[in-house]
Amino acid sequence: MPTSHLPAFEQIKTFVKAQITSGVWQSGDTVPSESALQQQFGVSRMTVNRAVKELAAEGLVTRLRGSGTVVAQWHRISSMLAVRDIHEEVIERGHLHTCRVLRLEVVVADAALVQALGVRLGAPVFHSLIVHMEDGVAIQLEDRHVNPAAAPDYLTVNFQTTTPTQYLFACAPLTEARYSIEAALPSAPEAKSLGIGRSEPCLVITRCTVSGAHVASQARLVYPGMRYSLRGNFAL
Amino acid sequence: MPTSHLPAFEQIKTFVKAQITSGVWQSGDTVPSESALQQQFGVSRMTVNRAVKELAAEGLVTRLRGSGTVVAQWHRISSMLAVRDIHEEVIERGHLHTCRVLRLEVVVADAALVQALGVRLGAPVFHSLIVHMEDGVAIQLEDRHVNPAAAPDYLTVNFQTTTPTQYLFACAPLTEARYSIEAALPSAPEAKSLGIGRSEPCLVITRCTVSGAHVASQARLVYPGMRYSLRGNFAL
DNA sequence: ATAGTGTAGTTGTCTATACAACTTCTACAA
DNA sequence: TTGTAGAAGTTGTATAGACAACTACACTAT
Repeated sequence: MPTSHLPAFEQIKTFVKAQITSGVWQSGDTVPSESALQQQFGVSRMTVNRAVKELAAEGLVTRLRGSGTVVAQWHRISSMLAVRDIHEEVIERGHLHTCRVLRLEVVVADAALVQALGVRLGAPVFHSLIVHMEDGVAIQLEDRHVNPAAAPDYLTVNFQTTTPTQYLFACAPLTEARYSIEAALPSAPEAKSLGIGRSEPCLVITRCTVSGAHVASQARLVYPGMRYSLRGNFAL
Repeated sequence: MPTSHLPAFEQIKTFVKAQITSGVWQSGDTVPSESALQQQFGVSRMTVNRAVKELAAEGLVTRLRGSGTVVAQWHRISSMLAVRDIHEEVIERGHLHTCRVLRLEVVVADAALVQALGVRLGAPVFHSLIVHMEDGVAIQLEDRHVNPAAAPDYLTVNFQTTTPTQYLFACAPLTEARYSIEAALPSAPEAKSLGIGRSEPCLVITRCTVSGAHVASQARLVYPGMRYSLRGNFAL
């Protein structure tokens, strides 16, 4: 990729993105000021301004006039499907979030995991199965497989105080994600874990997150159809 | 709203948006060049450039260097859930799109429609029920209620050649939309229309579109869970 | 008729500068 | 200790000008 032929503002964007995705600049860290970047790249301030302004529009950084620029807390998928933490989501609605860890273990990669995570057949893979509850009612079953290369200490995390999403964000900065949304019936164990009937339709979000060179994790999120819906709004 | 205190580039954006949402400039129409807008508003070209560039980023207009700026064909909801036409979507996959019009009629507004469309109780409302098929297999049931104020000739349209989405876009420019995605079981008639079992979960998208002062239409789109999924991707 | 050339028009990028609006911190005074 | 004033630093907006890259179109030579 001939970055040298890219416009200057694109090169600056690429540089900042690289610092974020590589983990050098973490969430909450301050980004160099426009005048600092201006000197570093030898361009005018307007060019730096454009680069950082566009990154802010993309949601990667947050800017505050008079204060500075910081790396944003959560990166977003599109502008609708934010990769958000279920804990924050529930808290935001003013409710109580609790969870029950059903499984936290090492499993051996089968063909499907080889495909999804890019590990070798038979390699160890971390697996967690957690039910998230809002005011005591199950609203999400999180079935997650994690690549040990991306989060070696995953099994030692206390998921009563930290959600997998929070932990993975901290130790494996998100660079790419793929997801699909579909309607499906829960399997027997899924229905039991969520406390619903087997014939109650569920919204299933499958998400695969990439961090740098690794596929960090694959999550299957099952929401009872009667208790959850994705909403969106669009003006002009 | 004191538009006179807004930044110049915002005023220009507002002006262009107003021309589009009011229907003065339709899809495909050319937008005045930067130099024309520059003279009209008495600002520098950089200011006009910023305004139009941001509109292009929002998907309202399409720009082509050397050629000009035109009003975009489809406006988008976020960047993921485009308000797209099912016809185009199927064609894009290289398949054949056909449809069957089950109902095309006038109904009397009940309480739910009063709430959704903002019409008076008992007022006439257009109703269409169409099954869309991809290579002969039903993939979407479109149950739509249309506000006569927004599309007076809705009942005379030949929906074998024009989809409701296409027609409504043309005669009632989109200014706002609300939608929700959920999983549900189809009702008995819905299951029959789609040719699926009553216990097969479906993805249900409910969308309410606003055009100017009117709520133009409310659509309930039912997709068989086994035949459809929303997919998305996010990089960096 | 066809191919090539040139020109006008349009958008993309960049510079150097200026001022406004806001935050943060320090210094000073009450 | 508290409050105020001010300075320094940062982002937001806007200008006037310049050149590059590209398109569309008219014109010319073949």
